[in-house]
Amino acid sequence: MSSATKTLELLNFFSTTHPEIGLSTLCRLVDWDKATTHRRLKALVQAGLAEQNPISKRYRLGPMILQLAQMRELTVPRKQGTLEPLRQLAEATGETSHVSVLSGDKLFPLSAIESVQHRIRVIMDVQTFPLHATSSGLCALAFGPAELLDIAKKKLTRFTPNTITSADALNESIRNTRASGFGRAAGSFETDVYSLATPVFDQTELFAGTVSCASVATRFTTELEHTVKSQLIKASRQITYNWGGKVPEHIEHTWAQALNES
Amino acid sequence: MSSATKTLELLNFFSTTHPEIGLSTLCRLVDWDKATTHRRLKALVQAGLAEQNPISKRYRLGPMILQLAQMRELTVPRKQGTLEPLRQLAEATGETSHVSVLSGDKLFPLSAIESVQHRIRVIMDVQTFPLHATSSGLCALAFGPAELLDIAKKKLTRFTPNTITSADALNESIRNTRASGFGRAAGSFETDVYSLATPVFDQTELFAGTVSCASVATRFTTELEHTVKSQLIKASRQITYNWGGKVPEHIEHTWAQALNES
DNA sequence: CTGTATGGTTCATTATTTGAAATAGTGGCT
DNA sequence: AGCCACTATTTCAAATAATGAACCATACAG
Repeated sequence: MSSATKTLELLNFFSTTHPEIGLSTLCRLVDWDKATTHRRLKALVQAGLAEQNPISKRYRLGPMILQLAQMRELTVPRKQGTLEPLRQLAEATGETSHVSVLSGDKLFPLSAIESVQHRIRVIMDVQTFPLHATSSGLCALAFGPAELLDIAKKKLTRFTPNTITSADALNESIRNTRASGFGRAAGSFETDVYSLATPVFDQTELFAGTVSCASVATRFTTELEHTVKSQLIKASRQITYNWGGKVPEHIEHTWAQALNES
Repeated sequence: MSSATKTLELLNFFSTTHPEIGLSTLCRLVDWDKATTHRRLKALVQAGLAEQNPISKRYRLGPMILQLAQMRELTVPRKQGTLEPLRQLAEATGETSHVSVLSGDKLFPLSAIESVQHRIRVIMDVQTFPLHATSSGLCALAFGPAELLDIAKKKLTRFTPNTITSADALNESIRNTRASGFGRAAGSFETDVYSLATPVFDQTELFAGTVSCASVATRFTTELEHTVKSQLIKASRQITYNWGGKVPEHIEHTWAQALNES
């Protein structure tokens, strides 16, 4: 593991519960030597990815991050194109909805909308979506690059009693996802949280991310499921369009079948 | 210079003119060995700060940047509190307006609004504001931490015939800035661009950034100057308030004097 | 089929990073 | 004042990572 990679790990410790972190605290959190941690923090500060509160002497995320974010959206527009479809999805279903993007072998949350407050925000409680335990993850495994499956099988972490932890069960889930065009997770990441997801594509015509909709077990009737599915398809098409892509024919086909059956 | 610092330099090469950069091209741009560049890119990709277009094989900024940006605004709210004051400033003056934040020894652009299109955007043409050549920079030197001055004096880069390049002239400019409460640059960064800036403070009661307003020489009458000054003061107070701070008494005092004189 | 691009990997050599210890300064608390 | 916890910085031998020339594979044009 490169020294740069280790340095960048520091960024993940800053959160709403820990907006500013002092040197000693950070040392304990990452379990590095004081001198090492300080040297690495200095590197982040120099790059503007972190900064030091001049009063409290504690560290926090830096302003360069905003520059880079602006540039990312300018050069690889993603977020903007999800907002309206996501709003419509949440409105029509009344449930919490997410969009995630695939980068390398990780599924990053991009934008989310809470059913209650109807305000777009990014979920912070998960760094990336586990591929084997979420509906979005199953979509990525089913429609994304083949090498994802090997990576996912290497760490089948158990989150709940319902989490898939065997390679066979995972294969079966992926088969179902491919057959129906929907990723499905029933309490496999968080207990009592049911979710459905559909794939999203970009201008390369390849799998680029997912849109998903989550509900709780008690609300999740067959009626709601039907609504969610048809709305997910709509959102998937819209976001794919906004990202300059086109939903592949065979997926449109499986969706049409899935909706007719139910 | 640490290996992490060098790795993070790569991020600055991505821009609207170079949204995606291939390995060979990047090697030429940074003048590193191909293997070295590739390893460093891998580190960025692993952290999610960069990603690889699966088709073109070229690299671009990654989605983790958006996560971090969201977290930065959640934990260190800055941008949000500038938008409305900035809009009012641009409206009242009809000129291009900026807000910058100080982080370490650098002045980062945070938000900007064009006089013409009246849409908030972040300026990309400068990485950071040169301290000796911009009105915002002079504000930082006059009202910010003392050690900035030593750093600024070490690189008095000339941008135009009007750029301050001697330590004495810089001291004089800083004296003027302190006396009036306004940073002033007359074509010292870009020819024919006149700008004024005022300091902004945060909850630590320390200098946190600047708000500035730029015009062209031909439009820059004493009348406009008076409007800009009074509007800058207003914007300064508002943004300072939104950042949880308070404008120090002595600065309010110098502003009052400066406005009476003119 | 050869020349020249591209992206990516290998491995012995070289240079950097690491971390424990020591030192100093700071701010809060009793 | 003294004490404590914290940040910050330096030292230097040992551990570790970075380096880059050479190499492989692929794609494409003449």
